[in-house]
Amino acid sequence: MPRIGMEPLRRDALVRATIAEIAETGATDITVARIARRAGMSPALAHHYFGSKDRMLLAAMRHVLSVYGAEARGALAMADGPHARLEAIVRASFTPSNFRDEVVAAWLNFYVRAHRDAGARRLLQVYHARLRSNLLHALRPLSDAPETLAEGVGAMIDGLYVRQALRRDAPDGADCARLVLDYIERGLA
Amino acid sequence: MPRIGMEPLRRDALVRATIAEIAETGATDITVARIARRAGMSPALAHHYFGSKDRMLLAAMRHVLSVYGAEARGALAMADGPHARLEAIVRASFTPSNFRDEVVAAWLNFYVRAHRDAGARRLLQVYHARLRSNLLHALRPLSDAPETLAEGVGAMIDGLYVRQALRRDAPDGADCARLVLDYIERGLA
DNA sequence: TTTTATTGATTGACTGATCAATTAAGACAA
DNA sequence: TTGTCTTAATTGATCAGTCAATCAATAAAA
Repeated sequence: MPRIGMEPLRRDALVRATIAEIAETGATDITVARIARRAGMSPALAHHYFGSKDRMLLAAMRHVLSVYGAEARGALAMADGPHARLEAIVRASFTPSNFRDEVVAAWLNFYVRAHRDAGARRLLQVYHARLRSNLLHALRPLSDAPETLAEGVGAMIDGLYVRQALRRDAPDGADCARLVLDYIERGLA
Repeated sequence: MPRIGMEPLRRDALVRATIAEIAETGATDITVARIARRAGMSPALAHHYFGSKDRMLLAAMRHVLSVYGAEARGALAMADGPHARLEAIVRASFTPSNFRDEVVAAWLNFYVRAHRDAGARRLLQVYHARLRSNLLHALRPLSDAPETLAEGVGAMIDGLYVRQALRRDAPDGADCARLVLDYIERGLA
């Protein structure tokens, strides 16, 4: 019983199912059939809308990245002064919507994919560049070595994500944000 | 033309081939056939010595971890005083033998495996615990918040590994070690 | 009737693993 | 020394299963 206008709904459902499936099954054993079943449709329909498994995974990555970007942009818009901007950037990485088991697992697998998939690598490089640019902009008026500090902050955030990916207990974004902000404060002194 | 006493040689060749294959092909597309071909033997022989693909990957992980552990122990034995111990621990993570493309790619994939493979997870937890213990031992006489600092250092090291895994240029361990040591210095002040 | 949504069935390619069979080295006895 | 037996090394052939992708067919909306 096909209803028209299903394409955006189906695509969205598939993207969400892909992320959930990465978290639950892992990127190694991920299959189109499982994603499609989770999204409530046949594997053939998933191929119909996305063309290939790779494009589905890339769409999931784009989704995660765009959610993060929107949240970061929103927080930055409200921030007044360099200190507040730094806090906004760091906290955006650890909000409940970004620092969730599902999303964290997805990130880790995107890094693995980026190793050979040029599309995934480009997306991650965009994320790196934007994070770095945001950090530098806020750090320049405060630090005498903004590049070093930005590099360290970026690495620490990624490391906290990776480590969270194999923790059993619930993520504590507040703790992580505090750790990074503490590093920044000491780096500024 | 079977020569006897081949087992240790074959196992070693397979472990090395596994690591090289992870780096070149990626953990998603890794196959026993490719590993065996790279190690100069038939897939059946690889199964004969390791029993299963999982056990081969686990052996590769153990190898990487043991090389790192040996290097860290050696450096620690020569270190005099807490400051030197910290430097030894950090530098061990970024020596050319550990901070190589191959090994870095392997690490990233071990983190992915640990998501579902209890054996891999246990090995990583052992690594985490040992790194943390080493750092705490050296930090306690120097810092008033050794736990926080140890957590941050561990995360930053992991993050630098993950980021190195998708860089195109050659790794610069010296730069990375300097970044982490700079973080520690500032954290102590 | 044209277009969109949807799927069952199928294909072709691969994969991990198994096993029987082959080769040679070392041990031991005649 | 020679011949036999055991054991380790090694592989080709093969199996059973899985997966991404394709396609023809169906059903409903416009």
